[in-house]
Amino acid sequence: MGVATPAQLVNQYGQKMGRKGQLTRQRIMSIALKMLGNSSYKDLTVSDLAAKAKVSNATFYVYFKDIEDVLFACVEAASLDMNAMFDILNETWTSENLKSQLEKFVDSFNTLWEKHRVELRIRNIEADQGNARFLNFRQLSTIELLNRFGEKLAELNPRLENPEYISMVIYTAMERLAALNQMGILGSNSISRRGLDDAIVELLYMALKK
Amino acid sequence: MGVATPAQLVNQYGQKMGRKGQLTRQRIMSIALKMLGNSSYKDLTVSDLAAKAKVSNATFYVYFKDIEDVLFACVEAASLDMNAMFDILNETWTSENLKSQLEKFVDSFNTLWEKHRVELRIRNIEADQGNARFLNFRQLSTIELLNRFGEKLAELNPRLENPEYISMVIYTAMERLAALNQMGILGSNSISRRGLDDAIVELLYMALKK
Amino acid sequence: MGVATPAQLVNQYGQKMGRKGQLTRQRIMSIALKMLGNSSYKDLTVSDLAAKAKVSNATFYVYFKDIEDVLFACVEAASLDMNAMFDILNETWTSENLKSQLEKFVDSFNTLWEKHRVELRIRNIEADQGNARFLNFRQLSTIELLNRFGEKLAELNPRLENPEYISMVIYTAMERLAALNQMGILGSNSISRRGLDDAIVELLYMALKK
Amino acid sequence: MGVATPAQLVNQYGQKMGRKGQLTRQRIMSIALKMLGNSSYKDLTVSDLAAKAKVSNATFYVYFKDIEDVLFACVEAASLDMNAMFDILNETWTSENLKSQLEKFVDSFNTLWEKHRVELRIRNIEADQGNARFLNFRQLSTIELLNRFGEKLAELNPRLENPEYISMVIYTAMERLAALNQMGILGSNSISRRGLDDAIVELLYMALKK
DNA sequence: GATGAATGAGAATTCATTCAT
DNA sequence: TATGAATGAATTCTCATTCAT
Repeated sequence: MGVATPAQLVNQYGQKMGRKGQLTRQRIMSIALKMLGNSSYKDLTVSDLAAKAKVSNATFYVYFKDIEDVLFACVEAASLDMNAMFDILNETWTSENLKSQLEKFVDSFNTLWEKHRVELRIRNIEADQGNARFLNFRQLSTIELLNRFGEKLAELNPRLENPEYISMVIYTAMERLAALNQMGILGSNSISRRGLDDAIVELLYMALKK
Repeated sequence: MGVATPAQLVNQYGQKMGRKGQLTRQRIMSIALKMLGNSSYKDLTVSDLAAKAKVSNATFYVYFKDIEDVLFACVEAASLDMNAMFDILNETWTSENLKSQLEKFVDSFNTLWEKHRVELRIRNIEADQGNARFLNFRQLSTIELLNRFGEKLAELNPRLENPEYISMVIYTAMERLAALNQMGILGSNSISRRGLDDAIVELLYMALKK
Repeated sequence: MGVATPAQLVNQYGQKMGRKGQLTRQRIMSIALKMLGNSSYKDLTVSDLAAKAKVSNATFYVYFKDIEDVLFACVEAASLDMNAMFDILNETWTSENLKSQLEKFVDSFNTLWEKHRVELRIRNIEADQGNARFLNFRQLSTIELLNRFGEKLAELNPRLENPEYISMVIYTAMERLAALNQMGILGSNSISRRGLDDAIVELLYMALKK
Repeated sequence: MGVATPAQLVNQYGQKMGRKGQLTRQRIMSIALKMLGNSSYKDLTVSDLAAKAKVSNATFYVYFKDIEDVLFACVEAASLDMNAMFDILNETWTSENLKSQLEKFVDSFNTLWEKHRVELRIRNIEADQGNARFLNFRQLSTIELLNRFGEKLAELNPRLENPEYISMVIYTAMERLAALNQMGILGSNSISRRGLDDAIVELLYMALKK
């Protein structure tokens, strides 16, 4: 379920990594995320990152092949967390708690996106630009959840004609709105996040209620 | 209505452009689009573009300030076409033709995106990364259409609680799916474009029917 | 006859080279040769060469792909001169002037090697290490002369059993001794250049005289 | 006679080497030779060699000062074998067995070169580029053999005017042809190794026969 | 209107080498 | 005996950009 982060045991030169090495690798990753939180993605250079992580350029290359490599490692790590969404879908949904479960689903999704906004933005930008590694990874990390979501819709309203497509449309909207939200775009014109979430819940509710 | 492309009459040196100059400028723009169709966005450099457009680097700077400048010019030009969406919203929608109008709306949107896939992808990537010029331009080119769409929904079902939010959710899904579609992502796992469009129409139909 | 240097008309970016550009290219080449005259081959770096030629690193890359590229250009240019050897072979050799013609042949060869010692050393080092471009070029520039030399031997002594092999053995010795001579190796132990040349002439004379 | 390889008993830190240490040192040397057999000489780096020899970079420095140091060790080891040439010269050469002895001499030389092609190529490349250590070593390992060969020629044909020069010319050709042969250069244009060896024997025979 | 020529600046990348363990 | 970890110091290479013609 979801995609696991492989334990990284050797560095770029094939050496086994000890405790110290793993810490350094980790430090580089978190500094990278911090840097991407502020400035644009294009500005992230190896020199800059290495400097901010207090290691030499050469050390960077001990642990990563290039900038993309760090980013992918971050994205991989973040993806683990997304598995929490499955738990909600596996709970019991009844016509009584339908609305609140839908709200919970939407809220949890938003929360997770907020937590990993940087990684998920990177993942999408790269995948959208055709980067195969990220594209493939996104595919893998999304498809299971999407399937499970579609099943849930079918189960809740058996008369729904094409639940798997409805699930994808809604999921797409949720993700895109989460992404836009982070960029401070939504807040601009009197559009509230709350209202959008309600609209999603509403659309689903209309589709599922009997 | 929409955003107009200002007729570019002077080059970077403030000189009035004659026929030949405008052709050169135009050629650079179309080569840029062609190049972006294939490879990733990051690979587009001034030197590369100039070479492919068969002009010297120096000539590039006669017509554009930098790469972003060409891209923006392309995006601006593409945006004019999107105005066609208004025409459909301005037609008369009745309960009789509701479904077919919805289908028409979704189809037209997809067609326009297909036509300007490169420009719109660029616009979104840049805006998503926080580029103010593109962000602002996207805002401007989207908001009017979004408002008009929201009004239409309110008009069709006056009991709809938050039509402007519904319109945004649906619009967001439409756009994102159009973008993903271009990347050949959707076709992969037995998910058909047709099915997604139907799902969008279905969601709207459920929300609007009395 | 021999291998011609193609007139280099465009730079690495495909631009036509004007007078000034060609001079710059030429300057880089001659500085490279000067530098190789002194220090070892491995020490020649782009930065170093560019600095000594009073151009920026970037300018180097306008005219050459890399260090090997300059070297090859130098080798190509030098090779033209070697064609003078043909003239001597095309003269009339008789039993009367045989010895003096042999001496002239050997002397001329040495003189040309002395003149282009740097380029020819580079050519051989690269070819010997398996560099295809130089290997191929050496093949091309040697084979014709070798053939002509073999013919001459056959013509002078028709009873000679394998003139083409004799010519190659002698040519090989001549070249190698020329190369060693430049390195100041021969002079060391009471071995004189003169003596070696005489020995070559002597060997040929013994093989050719009736 | 020849140059002996000093038994290397201590490592770079002056510590006496035990069995395990000697094996490691040996392994690094043989991997180095293997690597040089394939790719070009310039590509051999400490990191690469250490990785391929399955030791850490640091371990490399336990046994060698730098890459040149390994190479020299290899060259030294190979050189011992070359002493076999003396044995042939010390046999009795008569006018009856002259031709077959000459053939044996040439053949043995080729065989030895083939066996140590990598080391001898390295030795010559380094020496040719002016590396004093290798230059000096080559001088030492060659001069004795060269002298002995010259004496033999003088002994066989006392009227030969400059036997020591003839010996050097022939030796030079032999070595160079052996080197070229290894590079697969000779085989290319219908030139057979056999023919060249015959030519060398022939030249010597013509010079020695009464 | 167009372009040869040149370059400053900086980013990526690689290597040999050291040292504490 | 062996090696994780780290790095200083080059070096290559590329790009946007300018300017005189």
